[in-house]
Order: sequence, then structure tokens, then C-alpha cells
Amino acid sequence: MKYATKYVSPVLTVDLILFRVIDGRLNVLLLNRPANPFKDYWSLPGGYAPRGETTLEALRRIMSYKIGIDVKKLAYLDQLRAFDTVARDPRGHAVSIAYIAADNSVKPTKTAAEVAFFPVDNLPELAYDHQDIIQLGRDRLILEVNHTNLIKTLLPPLFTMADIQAAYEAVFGRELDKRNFQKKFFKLNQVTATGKFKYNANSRPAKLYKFNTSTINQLSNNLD
Amino acid sequence: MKYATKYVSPVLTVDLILFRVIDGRLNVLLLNRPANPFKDYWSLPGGYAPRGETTLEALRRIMSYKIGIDVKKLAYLDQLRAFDTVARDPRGHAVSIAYIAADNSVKPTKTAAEVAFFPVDNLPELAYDHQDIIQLGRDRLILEVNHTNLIKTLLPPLFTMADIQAAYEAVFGRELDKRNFQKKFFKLNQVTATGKFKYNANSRPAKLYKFNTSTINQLSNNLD
DNA sequence: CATAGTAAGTGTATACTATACACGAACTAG
DNA sequence: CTAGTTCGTGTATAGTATACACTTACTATG
Repeated sequence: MKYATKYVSPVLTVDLILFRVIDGRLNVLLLNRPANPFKDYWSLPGGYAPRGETTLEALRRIMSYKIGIDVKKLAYLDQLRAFDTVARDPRGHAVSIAYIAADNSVKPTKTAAEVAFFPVDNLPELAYDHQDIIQLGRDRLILEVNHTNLIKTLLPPLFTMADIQAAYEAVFGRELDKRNFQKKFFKLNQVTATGKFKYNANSRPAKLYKFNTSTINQLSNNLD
Repeated sequence: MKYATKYVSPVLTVDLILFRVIDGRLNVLLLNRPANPFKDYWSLPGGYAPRGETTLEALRRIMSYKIGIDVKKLAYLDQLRAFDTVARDPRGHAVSIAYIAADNSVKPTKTAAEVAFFPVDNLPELAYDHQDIIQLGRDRLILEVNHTNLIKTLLPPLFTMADIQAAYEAVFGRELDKRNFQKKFFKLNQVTATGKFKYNANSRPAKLYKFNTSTINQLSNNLD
């Protein structure tokens, strides 16, 4: 038994919110739209999700050719939710399944005029309802960073305590006390000192740490 | 510019996870399927979401005629997420937007053979991937109850401290200490004693409380 | 080589929160 | 009047959160 053809479904699309931390600020990947609708506006990268393909499969295909990244290699990727208002796409009713991702190392292969990272607190005018989608993505990111060791996806393999505190501060959008942060963070047993150092221009070298596991785990406490 | 017709979208559907607490146990509303696929299996109530209607509008229409409830009157209703595996519906690729709801007072107008509440820890065999959907719904419910005053949606207008503790225990799936629970809960300033009592068969009467607000608010602390 | 400059690294005191735990009070039924 | 049942309550202790400032280890420069 197939679905009756008297029903016409909305168009289904996928969008990706890819976060990273640059210079202590939370950034999101945007694509400059080459065509209408919203030509020359910045938008979340996304595309059409056809029948017979999961939205994750569609996302992988689309991000590969539009952005030049492999979403399977992203350190964190999860579904956010569906956005389904009828008027959100001027071409007609399109329901978008938004995905949220975090990764500080994957680089798009496109030019900066086509694809670029923007600080989330200083975004350009965006196409569609992508402003709203990013807002919910930030809320989810804060939640996940608070309950898991997801912060590792926003750090390089070796990092200093200042790096990791800056990453938390970028996600939370507020400053943390250095001594209290380190006490709480070390109690979570997430990182190990490597014995290596980062040598700064003009100050005491900083110990370099690495995460103990490569998996994303629930944490007993949070740092916010 | 319309979407090119060379793309065929999956069918879009909606499903509802409606929670309530009965006799200290968390229950979920299920519908006995009158037709194939999965004829005579229990399932989450749901239906087709056509182009031109938001999934929430579709949900309202469907629940009205299939279950006899008005989802706008539910004390809590929110989108959970999309479920989109290709094989989840034997009729063909159907992406479902699942909604989560909590309400202890709305009653379906259908017979118990058609529509009934089942304890979440004692569910019958379910159609589709509805077992998985319910599991994620429970996870979300716990999260929301822990961060908001959503517990009020699972209680009658007047309730005892034993009632509210039982509701929390039903959601969390574990017992809480009575004295510590009351200390923590009262500190949240959510309820006021009404001066009324619930007179039990054979024991001291229990004070009846009511919630101070009708809105769902974030809480500073949680009880889990 | 001495000094200035910079970021790293660290501890303590205090307030608050979490947990464990038991018994008298207030009612009804017989 | 007694037995039975649920209600309502406090304290002590351990653990956690917060506020707060100086010394250390290096580089750059004169």
C-alpha cells in the first residue's frame, strides 16, 4: 500500500549550522547565495532532501559539493529540529531539517567570497529564517557543552588551559574565573598534560593538554 | 521561482507523544491502528502533513478527528525532532515530525479499544519506529521537567506534596527523599498552600497546593 | 646581563547546597 | 479509646560554589 497521491507533501530540505571558535569568539559557517531567492545574501548551507535518502545522507552529499567538507568527519553532528512555517521559502512550502555541528579543524575548499565563518554575535542579514535557526542552534550548543565534553570539538588536539577556558567563554558568551574554572574542569578528568608547552612571545610558557578520550560523553557536572 | 519538479520529496507526517501520570506512573497515549500497515498494533497517533499546512496545524487537525482532543489546549506541546529513516514506513519513505506533549486533564473522546494510555515502562509492541520515538520523548521530558516548571502539566489544579513528588518520581523513574524534596521544591517558589485539605481514608489530611503561575518558566535549580 | 613586561599557574576562606536520616501530629475506622 | 495510616518537619555533615591576588617563568630590550 502506497500513500495516496491526493496528498502533496511540502518540499524537504536540510540546513547545517557548523560552529567553530575563532579568536575566542563563536563563529558559524555561512554560504553566499549565488542565485535567487536571496541572491547575494548569506545563508546557512543547505539543499534539497529527496525521497529515498535520509536527511543526513542528503546533507553529506550537499555539503560535499557546495562547501567541500565531509560531514562524516565533523567532530560533532546532530539533528536540531524541523523548521516548517509555510512562508519561510518564497518558492513554496519547504520544511527544513536543521543539523548542528561543531568542528574546529575541517576547512571548506571554497573561496572566502563563497563560504566564510562569521561571529554569531555579528552576523550579516541572513536569508530565509536562518537567523532563528542559528539562535536555536546556539541554545542547543550551550546545552550540549554543559552536559557533555563536546567542548573538545571546538579545540585543536593540543591546547592550553587558556584555550579551553576561551572556548567555554565563547560558547557561553560570558567570562569565567580562571582559578575556579580550572578547579572544576580538572575534577571532570577529561584532559591530561602532555609535558609539551606553548611558548608565548613574552611570557611564561603554557602547558599543553590533550583529551583522554575521542568520544563524546555525558559529564557529571557542568561549568556554566 | 518554484522548486524543480525533477525532485520528489518524501511524504511528510506528524506524530504525537502525549504524556500523563496515572497512579504514579508515566503513561503515553497510543492509538490502536484500524488498518494496514501495522493493523491492530498500537502506535503513536499521527497522520499526513500536506503542503501548505505547518506540521503543528496538521497535528491539530489530525488529533481532533482521530483522538478527539484539541492540541491547542494541551498544557505543554513542543516539537521533538524529525525521524527520517527510509525504511521506517513500509508504504514508502515518510519523514515524521514528532511532537511531545504533557497534560493530565485532556481526555480523548474515543473508546479505550481505540485510544488508551499505557505505562511507558510496560508498552505493547509498537508500529513503525515508535518505540524509538517514545524513548527520545522520555529523554526530552526529563530534561524539560528538570529545567522548567513543566511538572505542573502533569498535575491537577490542586494537589498534595505527595502528588507532586509522585509526579517527579514518575518522570525521573526513581524515588526521592520526602524531606529533601520538599525543601528543594519550596525554595523554587512555584506553589502556594490553598488552605484546603485532601481528606484521606485513614490518616492525617494533606494540604492542597496550587501553582503560582499558569506559564511554563525556566527554573534556577533542578530536583533530579 | 639586568630589567621590564606579560601570561601562566596556584590556595584559602566563606557561603551555600546536597544528603542522610526518624519521629510526633492528625486524622479515620472499628 | 485504640490501632492504623499518611502527613509534616529539622539537624548535622560533607561537598560544592564563589570571591579574590600574588608569584613564576619566560621573552624582549637596553
